[in-house]
Amino acid sequence: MINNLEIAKIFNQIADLLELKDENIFRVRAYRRAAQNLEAVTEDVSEIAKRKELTKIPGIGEDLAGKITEFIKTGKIRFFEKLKKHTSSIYLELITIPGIGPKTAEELIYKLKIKSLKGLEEKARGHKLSGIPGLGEKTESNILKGIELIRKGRERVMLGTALPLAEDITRRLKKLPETGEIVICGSLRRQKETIRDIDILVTSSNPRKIMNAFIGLPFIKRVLAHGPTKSSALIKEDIQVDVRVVEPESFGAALLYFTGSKEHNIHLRKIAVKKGLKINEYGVFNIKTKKKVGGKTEEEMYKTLGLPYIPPELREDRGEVESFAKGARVPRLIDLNDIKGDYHVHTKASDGSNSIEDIVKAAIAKNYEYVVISDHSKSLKIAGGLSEDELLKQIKAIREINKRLKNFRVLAGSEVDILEDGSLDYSDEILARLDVVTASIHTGFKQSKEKLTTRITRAMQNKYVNIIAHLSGRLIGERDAYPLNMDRIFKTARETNTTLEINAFPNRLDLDDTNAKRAKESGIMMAIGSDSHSALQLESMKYGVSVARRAWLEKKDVLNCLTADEALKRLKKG
DNA sequence: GCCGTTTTCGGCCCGACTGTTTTCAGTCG
Repeated sequence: MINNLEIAKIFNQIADLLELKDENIFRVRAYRRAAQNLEAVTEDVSEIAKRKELTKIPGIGEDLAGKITEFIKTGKIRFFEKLKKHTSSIYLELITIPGIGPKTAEELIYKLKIKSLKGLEEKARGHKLSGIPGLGEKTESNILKGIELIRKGRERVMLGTALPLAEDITRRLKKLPETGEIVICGSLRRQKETIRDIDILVTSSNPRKIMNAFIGLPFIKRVLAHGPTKSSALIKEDIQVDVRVVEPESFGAALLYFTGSKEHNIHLRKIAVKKGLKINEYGVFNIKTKKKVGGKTEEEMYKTLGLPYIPPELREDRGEVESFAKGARVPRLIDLNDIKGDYHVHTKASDGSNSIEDIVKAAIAKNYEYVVISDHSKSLKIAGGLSEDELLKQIKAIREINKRLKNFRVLAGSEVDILEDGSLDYSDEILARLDVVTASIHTGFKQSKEKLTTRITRAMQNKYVNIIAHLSGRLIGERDAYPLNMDRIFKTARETNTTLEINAFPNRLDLDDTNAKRAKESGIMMAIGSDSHSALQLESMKYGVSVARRAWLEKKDVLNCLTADEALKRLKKG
């Protein structure tokens, strides 16, 4: 996986360098497209190279396949090294500044002899840039702001962080009498695990009013662009928000355009061109007659292209367009309303903050039929893991609570630690008394890929282990996934009828979408667990459902869509 | 540099906003 991203980065930089040389723009784009496709590939390219199937990756032809092979063999691409040699080293850095592209960077380097970000900053502060034709005072101040932004690091924000902010903005704009429809678009609508900016689409016949209201919102920190139908601003959390207004007749076209992904849209536009049509954010048009043939709804947009409606979560140009064009069935993605229970909840018995009763109340309010209580096991002392006695007491308490409940059931579970040798933190005798056994790793992440993989597969082979929680151990923005041989994991999960968890805690989302999709394709069942440590956190279920939808999961793939009895039956081993 | 039930050569998605400009190139998404 490291290979894929590394090579993608180099291809992007080659594109940047070629652009500077005024190389054929389509050659430049070919490198960018190849980079994007590489990022989307889940298998390590060196494995694909071994099978001589690199050219099967979209956008990779003979030439780029050769460069990838070269990198795998030597750790370098000579063409890239040579290009770099002939370019000022500051160039690649300069064009990362928002507002500076290849042309401006070239001017700065050749006319102003800029050699470092610091040097650029000093010259901009001293108003030494405005002498250059095409550069004025405004550009100077934009460059300074851009440098500041880069120093801060334009990180991606977690879905769980961005969504509430976006919802707040739409709530406020919705109050305007001029607002018709208002929808959160972009990667948020596609439910990506992290997002870079918030995109909001509004329909209105009075776009200026909307634009003015938007940039006047109290938490707007800086306006980046303010036109009659499109504005961008930084909110105080340093997230960029783009708002776009169109007429109601263009709603579907704009929704499609603004939801992306960009790659999905480009693919659709190419199909349109082949059919003598043109797509933009206002509609679908016949190229010859210039007549509008669609655009009011997204369904209509797809229909004019001969495609079924594709849910936003699938719009990543990872094969969905081709497959639905050929008539493949569009999956009926699971929905939050399909969820009948939560598979991963902690109580104050370990490191949670609520009682079982509190959790039950909150779960009932969410229309659930059951919840699995899964506190930590004894060796995880830092999280208040339960001793055998405490666990047995908890099981007894749960049986008592169930006697008092109607139409709701508490299942006795545990999040049992998988110890460093792959054995479990409780004996089989104890595990046998639980309704659902979830096993997971909390220590010893630094083991080798081989050891970690064996450790997990060994746990799967225990006949009482039903679910493996947060398989990869990654924490978004904090800790990378530990190395695992996924093929072996999936194979063992399938053979032992072990379910894999989609952990819905906002900074975990683990399995992630690509692994969950692979798990489905391997015939593995998944269970979504909120990993709640309080009753309020049951809300995180929605983020788990987002992952599931992006993974193309349907009701039949997800344990939470079954009743408790059905699920317990399905979980049984051997 | 890639790619092909229109092609192995000749195409390659589309438009808004900015800044500095006298009509548009550069940048962005």
